[in-house]
Amino acid sequence: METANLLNTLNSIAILSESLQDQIKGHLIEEHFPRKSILLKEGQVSQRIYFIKKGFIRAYYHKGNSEFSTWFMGEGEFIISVYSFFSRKPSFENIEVLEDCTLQSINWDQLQSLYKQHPEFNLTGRIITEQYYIRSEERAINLQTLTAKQRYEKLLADYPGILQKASLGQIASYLSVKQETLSRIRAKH
Amino acid sequence: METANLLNTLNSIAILSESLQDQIKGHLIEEHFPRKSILLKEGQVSQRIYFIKKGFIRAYYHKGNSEFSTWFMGEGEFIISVYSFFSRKPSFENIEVLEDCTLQSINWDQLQSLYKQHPEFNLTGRIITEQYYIRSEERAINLQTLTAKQRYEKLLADYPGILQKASLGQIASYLSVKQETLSRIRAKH
DNA sequence: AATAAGTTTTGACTAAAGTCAAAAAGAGTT
DNA sequence: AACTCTTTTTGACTTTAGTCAAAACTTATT
Repeated sequence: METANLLNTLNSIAILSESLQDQIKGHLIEEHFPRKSILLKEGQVSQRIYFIKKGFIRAYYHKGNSEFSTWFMGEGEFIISVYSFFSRKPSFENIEVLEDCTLQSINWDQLQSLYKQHPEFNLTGRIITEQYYIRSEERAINLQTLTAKQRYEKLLADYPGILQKASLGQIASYLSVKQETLSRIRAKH
Repeated sequence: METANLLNTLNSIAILSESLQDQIKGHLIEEHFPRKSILLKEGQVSQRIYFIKKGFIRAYYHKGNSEFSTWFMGEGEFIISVYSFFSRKPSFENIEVLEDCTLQSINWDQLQSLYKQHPEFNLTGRIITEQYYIRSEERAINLQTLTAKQRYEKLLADYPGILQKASLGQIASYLSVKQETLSRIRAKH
C-alpha cells in the first residue's frame, strides 16, 4: 500500500533547497497512532502541524449536548486545529484518529523558524494556507447550496472509505443533518 | 466621520520598515466607487486586493436560479474573491458595492513582489490570511450550530448598519434561509 | 455460541422551513 | 399627489427535517 510523502508534497508546490529539506527533516517527527488516539483535546493549544502519511482523522467539537464534526482528513493532507494553531489560543475542537495513522509533524515554533531562516519557504506555507482556506469557503458554499443528499454523496466521493471509518452520527453532524435523517437519505439508495 | 487606514492596519500586525511602507504607497491606488458598482464579475480573475477605508460591500454568486451572498465586508476589512485571487482562476462570484466606498488596492503581481522584495512582509500576509481563514471556518460553524434567528442576530451585531445597506433577500441567502422565513423571524421581534 | 454494548434503521408524530400568491409598505419619478 | 417599481410582509398550504422511542443489526467480549 502506497503512503503519502511530505517532502514530495512540499516539492510539488515549489522545489525546496537541500539545506531547507535537511532542516525540515531535522525537525520532523514520525509517529504511529492507533484508532481512537486523541491528537488534540479541547482546551489545549494546537502545537503541531501533522501530515498524514497514512490513516484517517477527524476533528469535532461540542456545543450544547451535541457533538459536531468539523472535518475529516486522509492521506496526503495537513491537519491542525485552524483556530488554535494560528491564534495560539486554546482549541474548542478535538482531533481524533479514526484509522490507524502514520503521521509526520513539526511544532509551531519550528515552523516559524523555517519561515524565518528560509524566506522562500513562506511561499510554500502561503500556498498551502490558501488552498485550505479555499476548501473552507467551499464547505460553507456546499452547506448553502447542496441538499443533504448531495453533500453526503460529495463526502463519499472525497473520502471513499469513510463509511468504514466514521460512524453515521459523525458523518451526519458534518453534513449538518441528524443521524436519523441521514439514515433515511441512505435508505432511498 | 472616521475612516480606516491601511498602513495603520498593517503596522498593527507587525511594524513595517519605511522602505516597505514607501513601496506599498507607491503601488496603492485609492478610488471611490458609488453604490451598485461592480468590483468583480463572475468569469473574471480577481486581480486586486482591496482595503475598505469607507463603505460596505458584498460578494455573491449564482447557482441554479438563485443568488447567494458569500459575505459582507465593511470598513477596515480586506476583500478579494478568495478562490479566484489565490488560484488565479476565473471567479464564480461577483463583488458589488452596497454603500459608496473609498477603497485602496494593489494587484496580485505587486503583492507578490512585495513578498519577494521584503521577506518580512510574508509575516503580515500570513497573519491576515490566517485571520480570514479562521473567519471562514467560523462561518461554517455558525451555519452548523446556530439557529437562523441567532445567525441573523450575529450578523446584525457584526454589521450594525447592514439593514440600511443590503436587501432582505441578500441577507437571507447569506444566512441560508428564504427571504419569507427571515421576514417571519424578524416579525417575532 | 451467547451475551452485552454500541450503532443503525424504522415508525409515528411534531416542528420548522419552503412555496406560491397576494397584499402591504417604501422609494423614486413625473 | 398619483403612479410605478421594488421590497417586504402575510396567509394558506406543502415539504422537509427533527424528536423520541423501539426494533434490528453489528461488533466485540466472555
